[in-house]
Amino acid sequence: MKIYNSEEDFLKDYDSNRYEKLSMTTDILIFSVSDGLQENYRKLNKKYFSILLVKRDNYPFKNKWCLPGGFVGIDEDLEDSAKRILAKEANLKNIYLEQLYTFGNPNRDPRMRVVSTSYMALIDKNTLNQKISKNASWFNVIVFEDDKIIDVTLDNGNEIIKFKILKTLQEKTTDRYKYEILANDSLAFDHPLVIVCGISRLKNKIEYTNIVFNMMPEYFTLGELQLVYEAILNKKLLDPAFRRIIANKVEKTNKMKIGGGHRPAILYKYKGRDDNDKK
Amino acid sequence: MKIYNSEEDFLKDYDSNRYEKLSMTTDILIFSVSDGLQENYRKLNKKYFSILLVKRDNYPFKNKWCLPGGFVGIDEDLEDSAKRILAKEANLKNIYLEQLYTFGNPNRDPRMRVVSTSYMALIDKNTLNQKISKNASWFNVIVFEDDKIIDVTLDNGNEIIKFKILKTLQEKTTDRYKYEILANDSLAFDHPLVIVCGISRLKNKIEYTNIVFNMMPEYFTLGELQLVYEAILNKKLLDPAFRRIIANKVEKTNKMKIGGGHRPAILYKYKGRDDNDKK
DNA sequence: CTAATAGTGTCTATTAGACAGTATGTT
DNA sequence: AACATACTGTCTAATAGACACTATTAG
Repeated sequence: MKIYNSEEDFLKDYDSNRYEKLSMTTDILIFSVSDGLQENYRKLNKKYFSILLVKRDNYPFKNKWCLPGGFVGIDEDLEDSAKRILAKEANLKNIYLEQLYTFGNPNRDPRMRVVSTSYMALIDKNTLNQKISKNASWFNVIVFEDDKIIDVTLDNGNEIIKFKILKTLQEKTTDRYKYEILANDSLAFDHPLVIVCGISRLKNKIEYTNIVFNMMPEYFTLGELQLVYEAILNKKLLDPAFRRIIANKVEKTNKMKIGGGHRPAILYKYKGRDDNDKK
Repeated sequence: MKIYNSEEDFLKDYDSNRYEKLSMTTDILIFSVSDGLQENYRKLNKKYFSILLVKRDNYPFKNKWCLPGGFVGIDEDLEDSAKRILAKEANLKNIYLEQLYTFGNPNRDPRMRVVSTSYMALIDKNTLNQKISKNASWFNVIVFEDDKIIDVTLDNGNEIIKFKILKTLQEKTTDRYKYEILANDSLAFDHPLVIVCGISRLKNKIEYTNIVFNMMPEYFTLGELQLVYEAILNKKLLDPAFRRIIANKVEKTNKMKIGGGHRPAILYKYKGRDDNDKK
């Protein structure tokens, strides 16, 4: 082995191909909230949480749906790569983005070795008026979960995608799960796993952080906010308890939401940091 | 653009070098618990939580300390790569291992573009009798943290390593922080960031999971367990509250710890799943 | 009036925090 | 006896869950 006298000498001589290199991608879970149909002039719209998928028009997995994603440039920061994809796919800038997990199974891409780092983005769908790319579509996410199986249905109004994940406790743990795809017809790559990973993170974080407000419009009623929580957590909440918990995260405005065939609701806004959030 | 009629045709023809490839490594935070010196025959040993570092004997960062890590093989799963390093560096198999975060700054390695996925491993140091590799050493971790600065001191008895991290709120968030290295003399790469990331994850998870028990011996007293919590959380806990919380996670044995110059303590063991954990 | 949501009051149950007290070993 | 930890009892404060009640609108 050759001896070097300085870091510089070493670097000059370094053969960066000593180990065979691989490709990396980033995949992004873009989550938002959609309104369901209004059944009745009095009733509130149901809320779904939803995810943006893209239809592949190329091999591999031609005509299957997948998460927005792309290759990481050789000089590009991982997070920048995620941001670039967000800008391209949905014309989105300056939004909530969080790294989720890195998937590194050697067979996850049929082309070659590709490691993928997934990110989760949260947006208010209403602010991005129609500018999503033409292959993209919003799917409502409906999840049934028990001890062992996670059953996910994605619905964009035209097409329904279903997949099933097997959840087993990891060895040496009582808290962590290993996920395996049991059934998946319509999603490319290992994206069912990525989606499940993101849903689980979102569910967790909504309880102890303020990330929901990234998916809310500037003004909202507490009822609407509660419906969003309920859609994500997939369970009913009690009104007084809910209001107690979020009371110090929001502030009243002097606006009201009227015209619903019932008592008008006060519009609130997020009391995060000062108002520089919205721009 | 060429048209393909099947996935197979496409794959046969695919040029895997369309995007310039990069190298990946895994770095592992191996956490454990160490006993401090006994001040007095009556007193309990202080507990520290500690981390395994390796002294680099090659460029880059020659003679600096770093996390155990290594390049990911072209056909190697990420997690397998972490396990391989654990086996090599500390002769460890079948232990708690959790993916933490993927660091992808393009300049984090002076040699070339290297993306690194970090893992956290938790072990009971006492079960791995002296078999760590010769360049490795356990460092006690002492952390001072306020709103803005995280001040970390690592101490292996011979050498003291210090670094400082600046913590700033990320845009569009009230919950997430961006970390920057303010001072770092002795650690290679961006490893101060990795360490801080791991400490923060460990602190969080110890409160709502059972991961501590991966760092405990089979039998322990509640006092010892409490000291471990206190070392990791960096604060004193109240005895009755602590005992209430962990009561249903542990079970009494008929063994006692005697000889401490004070009332003997009952030895407990982890009541996780059945006894197949330990082997 | 009615259906439907908005919003509040209050009782109860559970959990967390605090402190004081008793127990029991070694030197 | 004295020190140090082990362990428990109990009071209080804070939080979560449950239910019932009042308010207000469009049709």
